[in-house]
Amino acid sequence: MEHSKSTGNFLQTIIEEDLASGRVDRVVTRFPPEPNGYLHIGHAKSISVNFGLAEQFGGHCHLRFDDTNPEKEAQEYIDAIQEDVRWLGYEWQGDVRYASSYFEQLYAWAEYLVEQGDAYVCELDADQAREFRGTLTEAGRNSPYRERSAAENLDLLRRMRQGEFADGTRVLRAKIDMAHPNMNMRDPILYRIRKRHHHQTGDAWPIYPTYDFAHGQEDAIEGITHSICTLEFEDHRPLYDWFLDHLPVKSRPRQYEFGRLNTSYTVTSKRKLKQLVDEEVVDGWDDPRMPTIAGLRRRGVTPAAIRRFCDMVGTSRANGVADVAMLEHAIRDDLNENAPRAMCVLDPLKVILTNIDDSVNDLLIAPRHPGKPELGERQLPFSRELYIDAADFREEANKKYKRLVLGKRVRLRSACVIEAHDVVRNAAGEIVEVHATAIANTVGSDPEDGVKPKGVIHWVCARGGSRATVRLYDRLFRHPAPDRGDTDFMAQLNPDSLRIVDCAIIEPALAVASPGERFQFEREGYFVADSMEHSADSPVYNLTIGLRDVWENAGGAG
RNA sequence: UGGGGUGUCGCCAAGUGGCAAGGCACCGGGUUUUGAUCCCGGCAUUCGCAGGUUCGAAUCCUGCCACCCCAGCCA
Repeated sequence: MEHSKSTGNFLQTIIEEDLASGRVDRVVTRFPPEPNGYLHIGHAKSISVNFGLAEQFGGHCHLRFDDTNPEKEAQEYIDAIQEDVRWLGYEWQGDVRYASSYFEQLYAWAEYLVEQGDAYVCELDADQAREFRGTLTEAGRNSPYRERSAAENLDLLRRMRQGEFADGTRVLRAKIDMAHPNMNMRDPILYRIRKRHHHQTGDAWPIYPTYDFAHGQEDAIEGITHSICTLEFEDHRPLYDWFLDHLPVKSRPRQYEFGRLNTSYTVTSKRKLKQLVDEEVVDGWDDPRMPTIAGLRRRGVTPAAIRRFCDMVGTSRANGVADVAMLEHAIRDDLNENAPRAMCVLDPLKVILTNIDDSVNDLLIAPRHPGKPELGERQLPFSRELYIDAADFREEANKKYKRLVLGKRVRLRSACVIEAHDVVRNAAGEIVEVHATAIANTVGSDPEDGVKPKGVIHWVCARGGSRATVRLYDRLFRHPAPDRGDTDFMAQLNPDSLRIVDCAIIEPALAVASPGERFQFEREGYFVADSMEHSADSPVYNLTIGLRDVWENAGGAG
């Protein structure tokens, strides 16, 4: 956004050079998810890279579902992925595309390869094929079916397509080199027989192309100029190029790889995410603790924060782990600037202002955002009884404690200064009420006697406030790398990742908010009205992220 | 042990032969009716290691080390 030219990443450099040399005259990228799961923060990076590069160079980005394996895919994911990409703020060029809409062309190319003598039908079963493939250090052996005639191969391929053969009994393979040091070049599989219903093509096909045989050609069909994927596909590039070299494609895309985005304290593997959902560790794919786009959205994270995070992390060819603190910073930064302020008392302690008459019902005015007067104001009911947070009162404390102390003063945010003079206890000896006096003429100014309050605390009027449920979320894992090698991620779960407060007290502005509205609860953090469960009758807020707190981080609680 | 990658501050990351950007985190100090925000300052004599080339190297050469990916009819 700012001065992005001076410190460009390697992809920007490549594109600039391609444009300058005339290798391409425009930029077309694509985001090609397989619709077999929900998008997560790692995908956001890929989305940001692909759509971002297109945007930056005045090009286009396609959204293409790489739906070559009906076994794991579903319409549900197609819908969710589109919603997530749009929510992130990106717009793809043209219609949504599907690999499956190119099946006919792909098949024609398969016949072409067979006719050229570059592909053959192999009848080795999966186990035999593995055995013939060799190992990382030993060459493989040629399949006994490798030297069939083009005519025989063509006949067999057509019969595969007709559905004459059972699943797994035959595959179409490219004839490349069974001794190639790159395993991907040892006569890779182009088509496999899989008699499954496909969410887009129905029962039209008994055979489906593999990723390798499909991806580059899809890119060529769409005129993709820069096909950007993650590092683990690097070994596939020679094969990607091999197909483009051997097929009469009309354009020549190139593949580039970058390092995946990993984030500390989180897992992003589909299998692990699914396990969290299946074992009901979380409430679903959109649980606010999930690193899915849907989860982040429900958590109250903004699209701008996610994009900012992706920009902050950058794009390189190194595989690293970004500190989740960077994401948190991006979230706070955006919300600090844009979220209206409001007050909510999470752990209510009643305060009675003994010098205020019970008949008083004032309405104080406070800005919705101290730095943005254009956001307007809100009204704060004020009367004899109110609530403050239990942690904001102590009978005695050292001078570092900047809240209400018996016999001392504190300012009520956006209201007057009060001085505590008494406490009321229950039978168990616990403080259930604080009695205080409001200092006259202190709304908007300091006490006339010159005794300034020690600090500022938030509060809500007992009469004007209402009760709410607030869910306090924390990171799902306590280990910085729950994913790592031998670590059992399920054993690293944070037992306190969710704490539900069901008797919080909120000011009126929070009761009337709409689902999805975000606020800063002053002195606490950023919260969002839950998109599913919040209503004026029964308000429900989710913690997005707490405010930075140097006092608490320094062990200030003591 | 085959092939492909990557190693620059605790984390991310610029840098492409001329004398180590930036962000996050962290540590000081200031402002503040949010212990927030904001502001100011600090934070790699050194670029995985060892040699070499050069007036000069994180950048070039050689060797070594560490880590990641690949043996799905997944993507």
